[in-house]
Amino acid sequence: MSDVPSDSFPDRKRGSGVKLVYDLLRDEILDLTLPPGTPIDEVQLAERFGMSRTPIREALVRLAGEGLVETLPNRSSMVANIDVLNLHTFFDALTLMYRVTTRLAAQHHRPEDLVLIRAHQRAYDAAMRSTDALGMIANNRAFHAAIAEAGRNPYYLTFFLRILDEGRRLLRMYYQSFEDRLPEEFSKEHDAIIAAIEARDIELCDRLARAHADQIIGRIQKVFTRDLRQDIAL
Amino acid sequence: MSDVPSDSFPDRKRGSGVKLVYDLLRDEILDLTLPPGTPIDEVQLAERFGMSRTPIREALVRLAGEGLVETLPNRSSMVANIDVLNLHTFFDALTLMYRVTTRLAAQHHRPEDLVLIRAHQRAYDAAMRSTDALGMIANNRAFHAAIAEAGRNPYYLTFFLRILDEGRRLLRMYYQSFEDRLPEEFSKEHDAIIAAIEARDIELCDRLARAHADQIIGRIQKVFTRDLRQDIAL
DNA sequence: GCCGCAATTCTTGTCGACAAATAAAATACA
DNA sequence: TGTATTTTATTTGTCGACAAGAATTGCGGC
Repeated sequence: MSDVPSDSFPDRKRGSGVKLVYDLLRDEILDLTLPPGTPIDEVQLAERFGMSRTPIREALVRLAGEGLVETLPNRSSMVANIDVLNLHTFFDALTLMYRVTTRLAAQHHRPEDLVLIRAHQRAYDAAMRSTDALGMIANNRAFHAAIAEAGRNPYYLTFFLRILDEGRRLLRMYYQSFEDRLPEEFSKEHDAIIAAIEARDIELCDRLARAHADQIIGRIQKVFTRDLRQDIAL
Repeated sequence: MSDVPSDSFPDRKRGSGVKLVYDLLRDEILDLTLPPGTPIDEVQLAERFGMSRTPIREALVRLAGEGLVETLPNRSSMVANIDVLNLHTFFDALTLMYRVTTRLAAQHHRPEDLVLIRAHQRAYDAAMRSTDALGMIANNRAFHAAIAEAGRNPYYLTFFLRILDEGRRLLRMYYQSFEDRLPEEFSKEHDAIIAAIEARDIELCDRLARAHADQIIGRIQKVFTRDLRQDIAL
């Protein structure tokens, strides 16, 4: 409340308010700036963004539609919780989508797709070298999203993006637990996947995607079981 | 405009307006009562439901989030079109979800799940015998949704429901083209799937689900290619 | 008669305000 | 002192109104 909120977002164009709030809130949720369970007050947001409650509300409705915000009738909404007990169902879906999108990319990719995919992988690698966890997460998502785009199935793409975003929160937790120091395996696996896509080797893509998923899932699970054991031990 | 719209929806409880509009609009879109491309006027809907534009707007935002309504900035929204050119990607996703959910149902189902699944299949069969196309579509959806629920993966369930709803519009077209006279194969295939789930035979479930998908897809494709040929011929 | 520009109408995006529903606080009572 | 009840306060759901932008109509020029 110390700064002047209305000056932070000067005269925006008509129709841009919702997108502004939506994008920012979404990022803050996925980066854990707003941890799960954080209550969301509409008036507070309205003051912060210097606009009426109406566009805020619309942004919240959209976020609720994506499952990032949970809303109880007549009561304050809050940032959606991460269902730790059902994590295995998430991992199952993640693995399947890794495999399917990578297979399809091997089948349907065009040369310009590979340029994009490689660019994201380079950015990922650079972020890794400078231990920039947020950059790694963003570029990892962009990398796999680009692969899914190359597969040219909008249904898989939409679903995969949703899974990846949900995973962004888990990855953030994972990286936090390692204090942003990270293994290099992921980057090498990315390179192998790119090569397999370029070679149009569908079966190899499948195996690599599955291994990549196993790699990530195994590490994340270790974090959560460790946390769980600590909770029980005390 | 002949009846009295404000009397059709008498004093509803606070918070029920959005759901009312959302459910009804959704049904009308999926049943093709509102064909793809139909423009949606907010004031008109507000008058029809006897409420302000605010809840209408929220319902539209949610429908847009599900891809059932397309909205252009500062311009009237409209019922989403069906992308006939990318139908094969839809069929691909549908087949995969049929297989995955049926496999998972074989693994994780409990006795009470089968009761529900059987009930929906009986209702489907009854609707078929009385050539009630809308009833068939609704119960077909409920049947497969119940299988997905028995698989106990909320991510697959959400995605599958979305695919099934998108398919509801295609099925409606299909049934319309056959003037609501329908083949009995679907019902028999449903019975076989139930038996395989109960026997917990994962591989059989996979084969049956794939065959079921092929069956439906083949028939729908025939309708669309036939329409296409007519368009070209004239 | 046709095309380009201006005025108007029409629809959406945003606003401020009010009322219902719930949560919190204060009070009364055993 | 603890509990039930009333009162207050906070927060959401809905409303009517206004303004910006787009579509349409009307007008004038060629």
